[in-house]
Amino acid sequence: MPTKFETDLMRGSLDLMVLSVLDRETQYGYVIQKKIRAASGGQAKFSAGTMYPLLHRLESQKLIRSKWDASSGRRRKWYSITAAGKKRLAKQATQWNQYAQCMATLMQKYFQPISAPT
Amino acid sequence: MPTKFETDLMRGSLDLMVLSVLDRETQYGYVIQKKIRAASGGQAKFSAGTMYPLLHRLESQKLIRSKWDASSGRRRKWYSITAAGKKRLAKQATQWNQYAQCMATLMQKYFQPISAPT
DNA sequence: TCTATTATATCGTTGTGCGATATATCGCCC
DNA sequence: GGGCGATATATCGCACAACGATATAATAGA
Repeated sequence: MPTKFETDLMRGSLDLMVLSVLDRETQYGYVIQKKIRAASGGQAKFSAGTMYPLLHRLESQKLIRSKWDASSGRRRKWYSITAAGKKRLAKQATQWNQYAQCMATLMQKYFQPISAPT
Repeated sequence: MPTKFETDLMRGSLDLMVLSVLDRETQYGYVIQKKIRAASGGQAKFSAGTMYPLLHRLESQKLIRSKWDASSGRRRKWYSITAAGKKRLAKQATQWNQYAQCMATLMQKYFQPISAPT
């Protein structure tokens, strides 16, 4: 049974996670949260009190935009990535890769090669 | 020319970086900082105002221990990892690997396989 | 002598993730 | 119809860590 990640492990990467999800599809908060959780096998759980302020923050930075819509049934706030968001995502993803390489060097004793996503 | 990592990218992994360095050798703050910086090709730069409080924190958690010593020339505060620190490192390293796998899944479009450290 | 580097420490600010709490809707079962 | 759990968004205050600024001091070299 997966335990939750150490509290601060993901700190600073949440933006990147959310942008990555929205780069694939327009989505709303609740599902974004579930997708990230699923991608981690249940370990990357963060609360609504983290998710919604984060979305508001990204929107105020014009990296994503939102639109209320109820045509799918329930009234939900749909977020999509902006051009600026895509640019930021590409930049942050590059940095993340370099950062991961740095971690692999430092933790070489414990490092397990990361398999390419399927 | 490498730019600095986005401010918060490393947040939550600094403990892990420091423990990894100390798992290899007893060292003092200034050198630990330089080693981490070197491992990242100059991108993981964090200030003394981050490093020293972090070391104090790890010590108060008994994950590392310190000893002032001047036999190498200058008076320096040497840190070494404790048994508890090694245990914590192993645990956090495992989590980091899983977390990196999660990031690779989410960012698959941008993911660059991480080569094993040399 | 002056300056840059080495070396450690602390302070106040800022940001952010979190738990708690609130509100409302929906589907389901009894 | 009533109760309940899941869905869905929002906000508040707390805690904590990373940062820049600042301080101190020893050493090396020009």
